[in-house]
Amino acid sequence: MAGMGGHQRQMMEDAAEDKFPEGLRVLAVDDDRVCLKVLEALLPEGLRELIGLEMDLPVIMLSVDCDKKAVMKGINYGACDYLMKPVQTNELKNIWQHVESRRRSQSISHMSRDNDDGQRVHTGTLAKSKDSKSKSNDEDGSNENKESTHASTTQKKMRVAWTTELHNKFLEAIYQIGLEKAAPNKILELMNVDCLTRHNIASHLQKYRLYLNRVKSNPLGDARERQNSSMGNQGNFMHNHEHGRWHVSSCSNPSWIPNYFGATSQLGQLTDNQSNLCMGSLIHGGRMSRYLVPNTPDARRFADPEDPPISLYNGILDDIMLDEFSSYSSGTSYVDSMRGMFMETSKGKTPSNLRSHLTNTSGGGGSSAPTNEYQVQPLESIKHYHTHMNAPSTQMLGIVVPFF
DNA sequence: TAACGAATAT
DNA sequence: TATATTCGTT
Repeated sequence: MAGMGGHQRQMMEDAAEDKFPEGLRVLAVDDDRVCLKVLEALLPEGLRELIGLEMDLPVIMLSVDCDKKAVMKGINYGACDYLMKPVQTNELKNIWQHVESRRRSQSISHMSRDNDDGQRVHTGTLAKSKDSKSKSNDEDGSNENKESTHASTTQKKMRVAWTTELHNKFLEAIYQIGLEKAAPNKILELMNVDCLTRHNIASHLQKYRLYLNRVKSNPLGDARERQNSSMGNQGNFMHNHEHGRWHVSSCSNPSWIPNYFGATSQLGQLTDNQSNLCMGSLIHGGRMSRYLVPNTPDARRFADPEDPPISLYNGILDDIMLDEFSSYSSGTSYVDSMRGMFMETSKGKTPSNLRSHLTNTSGGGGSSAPTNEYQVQPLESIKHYHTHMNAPSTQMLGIVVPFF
């Protein structure tokens, strides 16, 4: 860089500007086909070569609805921009920025040698600005070095999902150490699970102790309330039986026991062993939520009728996760499989308490469960696609257009 | 200095 | 609500 003459550098920059990067594409979503036509006409000609529906694209929504709520909803569902109709040509001039920022963030996350390839999701400008707000001190980029090696712009902190498996390990560790002496570091050591930190465990331990205290002060508890409550899942921490088996206070069915998330699990699973972790990511409220989940052959699990799907995920299929599902808007493999499982469980294979939980959720006020099947339908010669996005208004039409 | 754990933030 | 982060204490 330093050795490069100013003139030379200028030429290179010019060249780079002239030649727009290849392969940039934008997916625009609109609920009005006519508008899509107009939009399409506005876009440069000769670039109508169509590609398949790729969810791994920046999504721009268009609507006449300029209500702030509608805009926020669109953004929350994963759109990176929301244009008011009628769309001005000069507004279109700026949409390349979404592609570019996305591309940049992707290259950054490739640099960070994280093992979660294929779990990318759009980072809306909204989420970004919100983040910069919260990290106001870093704004000047003073800590850039430190952050950039570890997924700065797009990657958010990862949350550990305390699945039944993990929790059981946690309990086993405590049981070995003894409740009194159990401290995060020791537990961590005994659990022997990669990616878990002392802080993760400290946090969980705190919660667990709070739970124990609650149980202590209310020894009888109210199992029914715990199981059915829409607040729901509080208070179902498993108990440690005298003989080293883990049991649960409110157990009605011999083969299914509720865990502390209010879901269910199989007794057989309690003896489990492996806990390699892998990461998953789900969209919630327009933001990426990232979770660590046990890395076990899950697809097989929910495909097999003899082996109900819940056991692996019961820590995940609670309120929050259901919300995640309902705001699904990406097609990454992990999300796909999770959604697949969700569909599967919705069909009634679900143990009763989770099923009632599901119906409760869909009937409830704020969040809605997915209702229709996901479908991708090509329309006419111009490839329009129906994409179920559980979206603000109704079905959305989309066009995928290579962007110049 | 590191771990803990309660309080607080996200 | 669940989990992360902060912060005073040990």
